[in-house]
Amino acid sequence: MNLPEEVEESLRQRGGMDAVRSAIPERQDLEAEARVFQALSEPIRLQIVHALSVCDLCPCVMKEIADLSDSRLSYHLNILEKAGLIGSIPQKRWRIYSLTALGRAFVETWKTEGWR
Amino acid sequence: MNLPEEVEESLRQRGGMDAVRSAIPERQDLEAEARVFQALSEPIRLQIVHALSVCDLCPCVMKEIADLSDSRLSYHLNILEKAGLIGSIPQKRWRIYSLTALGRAFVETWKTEGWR
DNA sequence: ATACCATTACAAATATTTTTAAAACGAATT
DNA sequence: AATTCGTTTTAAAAATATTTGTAATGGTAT
Repeated sequence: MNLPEEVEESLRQRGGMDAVRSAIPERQDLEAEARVFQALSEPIRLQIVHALSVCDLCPCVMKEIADLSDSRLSYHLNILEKAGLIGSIPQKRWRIYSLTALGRAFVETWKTEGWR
Repeated sequence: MNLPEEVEESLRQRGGMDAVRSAIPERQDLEAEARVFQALSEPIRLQIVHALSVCDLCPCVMKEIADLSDSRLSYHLNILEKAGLIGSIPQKRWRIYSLTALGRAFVETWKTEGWR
């Protein structure tokens, strides 16, 4: 392979292609990582996560706040739940959603790091 | 609105719906946040970011490592660049990609926090 | 000119999101 | 114990968006 000297140089210093290869996680781990980011890749779902960072909520409240149809909200809640960012328990007629430890970690991190 | 006592109670304690509303970032900020996560939502792009965390690289190296066609790689590089996670400069015949501060922050964070 | 490295264009293939309608389910009412 | 009401989920098709593959294009060095 043919590549610029600068790259060749620093690549060698850090252990070559093998070093790069071993810095890349396993396929399965990459997919798990991607799934979490995918869940956070929609403004609507970020709204939900931010809202839940204040207080556990039932869909009816989120619906009001985010101005969504029931089924649309439910669809997005489901995606967040499958990704392990939120959890829920039934409570009488309602269902109460809350952040998981993972979900909370995300909110904290981006609040403190201000990624952007 | 009608909601379970528990939620009503803790919601009131934290400042009610208004507190929730003000915890949700502006539309524009949500979109920017979402764009970053969206960029990280594909295993291929995570591979690229991980690779670049070792060393600045030209597409020809990444292509080799990730086993991608030129155009496919280019497509994904472009998405990462637009999201502000990577940057690039032309170098002779090549182009050299590197992580931005934002990109680096992500790699660091998930290496140390081990989100999953 | 030609070869090399990479990007762009555009249509096809996939995947995600939205909408609409129907169903599930617990609680209250008859 | 059936019916109805309120809350949420599910199903399925339609609308959108993303990703891929193929071919064409753009620069730069030889």
